[in-house]
Amino acid sequence: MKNGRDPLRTRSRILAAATAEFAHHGLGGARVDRIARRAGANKRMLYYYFGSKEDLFLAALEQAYAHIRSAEHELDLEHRDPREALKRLIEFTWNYYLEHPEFMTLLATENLHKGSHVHRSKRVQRLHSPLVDTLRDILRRGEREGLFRRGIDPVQLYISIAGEGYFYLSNRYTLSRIFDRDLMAPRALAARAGHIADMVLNAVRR
Amino acid sequence: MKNGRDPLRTRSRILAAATAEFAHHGLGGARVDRIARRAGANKRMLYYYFGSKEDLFLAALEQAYAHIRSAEHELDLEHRDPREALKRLIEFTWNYYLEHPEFMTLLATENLHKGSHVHRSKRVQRLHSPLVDTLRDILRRGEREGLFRRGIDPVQLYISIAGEGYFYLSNRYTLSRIFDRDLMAPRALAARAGHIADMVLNAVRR
Amino acid sequence: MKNGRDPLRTRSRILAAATAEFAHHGLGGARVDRIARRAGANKRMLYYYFGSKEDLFLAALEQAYAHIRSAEHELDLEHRDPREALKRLIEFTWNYYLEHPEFMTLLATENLHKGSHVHRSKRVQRLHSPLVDTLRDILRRGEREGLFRRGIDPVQLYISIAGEGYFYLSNRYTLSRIFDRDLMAPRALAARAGHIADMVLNAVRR
Amino acid sequence: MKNGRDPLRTRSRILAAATAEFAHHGLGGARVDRIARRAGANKRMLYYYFGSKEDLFLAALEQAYAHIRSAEHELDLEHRDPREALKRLIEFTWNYYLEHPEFMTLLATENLHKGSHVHRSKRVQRLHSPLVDTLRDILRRGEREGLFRRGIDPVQLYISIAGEGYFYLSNRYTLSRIFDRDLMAPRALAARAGHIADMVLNAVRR
DNA sequence: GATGAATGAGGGTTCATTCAT
DNA sequence: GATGAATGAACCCTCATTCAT
Repeated sequence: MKNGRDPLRTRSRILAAATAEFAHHGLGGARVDRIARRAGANKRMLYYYFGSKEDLFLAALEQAYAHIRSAEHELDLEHRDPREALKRLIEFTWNYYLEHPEFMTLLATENLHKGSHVHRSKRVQRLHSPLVDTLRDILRRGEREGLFRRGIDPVQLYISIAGEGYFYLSNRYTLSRIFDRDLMAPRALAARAGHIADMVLNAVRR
Repeated sequence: MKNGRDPLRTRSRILAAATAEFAHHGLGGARVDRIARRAGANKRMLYYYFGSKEDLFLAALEQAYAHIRSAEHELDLEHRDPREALKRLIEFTWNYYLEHPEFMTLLATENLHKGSHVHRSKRVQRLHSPLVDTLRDILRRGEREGLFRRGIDPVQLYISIAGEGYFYLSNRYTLSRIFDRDLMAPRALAARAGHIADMVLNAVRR
Repeated sequence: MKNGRDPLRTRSRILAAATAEFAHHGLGGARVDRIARRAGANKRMLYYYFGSKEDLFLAALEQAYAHIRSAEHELDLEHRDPREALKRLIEFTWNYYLEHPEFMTLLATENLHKGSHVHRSKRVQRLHSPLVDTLRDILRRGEREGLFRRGIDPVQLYISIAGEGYFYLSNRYTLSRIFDRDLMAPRALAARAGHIADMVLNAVRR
Repeated sequence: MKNGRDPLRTRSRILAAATAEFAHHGLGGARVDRIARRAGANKRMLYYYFGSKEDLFLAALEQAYAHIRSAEHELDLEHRDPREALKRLIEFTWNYYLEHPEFMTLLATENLHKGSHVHRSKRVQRLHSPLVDTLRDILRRGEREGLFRRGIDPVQLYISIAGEGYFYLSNRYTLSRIFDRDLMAPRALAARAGHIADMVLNAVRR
């Protein structure tokens, strides 16, 4: 019966294969042939479903965003005390990057291309994180309770939390070489996780 | 008289052109023809001086590292009081990324390629930052003076300082889209600079 | 309707064109563009079917071997008297070289490359001539009938028969120059054919 | 003092390097850079002394011919008895090919190029072998003494003697593969030498 | 929906050769 | 006589994409 005749599965297999390929090789380095082969599909199908290599890249990126947004959504930060909620977000963010390196690669690739794909995506914009609202709320509650400093911008803070992990993980190859340390050793990873939590929680305290 | 007969200048023009091209297009997207044209040189010269496109990329990367290392060296942090020294480093790092976006792009590209070029570079290893020693000294002095918390790893701190700026700037295209803000507006840049200083200085205080 | 949509014919046209090109220009001198043009095919197809220029060369070589082996097979030497069989083989070999100069050129080219292509070909090995068995049988029967000398190695004899023609024909350009004779004149060719038969048949007689 | 300033030695070093390079890689595969490097000379010198790569090839070929002709000359076949003289020539020819594989390669290369270089060489023609005369004399003496058959053409015989060794040695890579024998093993070489002598001497006997 | 065959525009790289000193 | 730097024309190969079935 072969692979065919299940359009949805074919489409989704192509998308998964594309995500892996783009994550490993970037946009320019990705090979359409390889994606098709990995997906067990014909190359033509890729164009049938997605139009072009670039559109396929956008689809992969959109799916990646949707995935992290949905995971964040399940964190349920609204009903926890401010410090606990912040800590939870910090840990989640670190772990997400750690477990989804392909997400970082897609981001890096897209930004190397000056965001030209997300630029024309309406979906990415719609996914716009309600997390900022949640974070704003956490900060406000923390301020009120006298735990946090005043005047912290939730967007800036979110970028800081992400940046602490992203830079370490996405640039691990050059950093490992420069600092002559294996940044991915279990002990090193635990140390970084601890450092990030220390940094952010100390930084916001009053 | 044409371009020729000044080997050092020819070589350096090629390297400059390559840096620009790699920064704008990544490794895969860079075009050897374009580099040669921009350098006002013959395509063959590129191979004469650098051997291959990849070796040329490595040369550009090495030069970029040498440049930031040398700029850091001139900061003269050793003779300043701990808080002042730290602040100076934070500002320098932010400004360096801001003024040398090509450095970030080269880094991102190299890491997309799993550090395969720095991996075989002895020069990059030799450039290994004495900054870490300086930072360690700053932290120690701050501890002794009762200004800073104990137990902060200088490498982790350096990565934090860098990461705060790097993530914001290198991922500005996707972040601008997601948060629907122009992250490169002068006011936004100033705000980020302030935020980073606040974060780091607050994070290390006792 | 263009050329397309007959994969077998396309493949075989490419192989024929490649054989001609390699025969005329050697491996290094052969031009992929020219092969494609002669085959009335797109250059890309050559890689689609054969992988690389070198693999294409090997395919051409294998086909050439298959062809001579199959022609030898049809000689039906087993049921003839020893002298007649030997004479027939001598004539066949000379005529084959004469009529298939491309075979000699392919051989010379391959040996100039130290046999690196046949080295990795399993097919060539499988084609291993059953002719040697036939020749051994002819020699044995000739011995028994008191016609031939004892102790002649069929492989050595086969190489002698081939060498007598090959050297004359494959080196005809330099030989013609050195001896100041047109070695390809009909009369010269006939003389050589006669000489070879005389040589070999006299050499084996008792 | 470097290499320079001894024109004759420079020229001769280039020629030696070229012979080795052409012998190993053929005309198309030979690299001008490699020849210059091997000769310890500047690439420009090669053009200064020889004009072009092709002219250099011709010079190498001419030198190779001059060398074998001069070696043949020293055989002193004129004053030996016919059988002995013939045997001596057979052995010499085999050994010369065996010890000067580069000569065979140059020949093969030149013939692959349809003799276009010797074609315009006056020197090669002048080197025209007096060996043919010697061989004619040997045959005549052998006939008179009742040892040899009548009507053997010395040129044809010379080509036979050469061909018996040349085909075996120059095509040793493909032959080894086809017959699944190591044709260059000492024992195999000795066997071939014996076979050739047997063949030729038996072939000419009355 | 799905397939294998076909396309043409470059991609990086190499080459023999020549120029300026 | 000798050198390193420079040239431009190709060369092999690859790629995203589309056609015919």
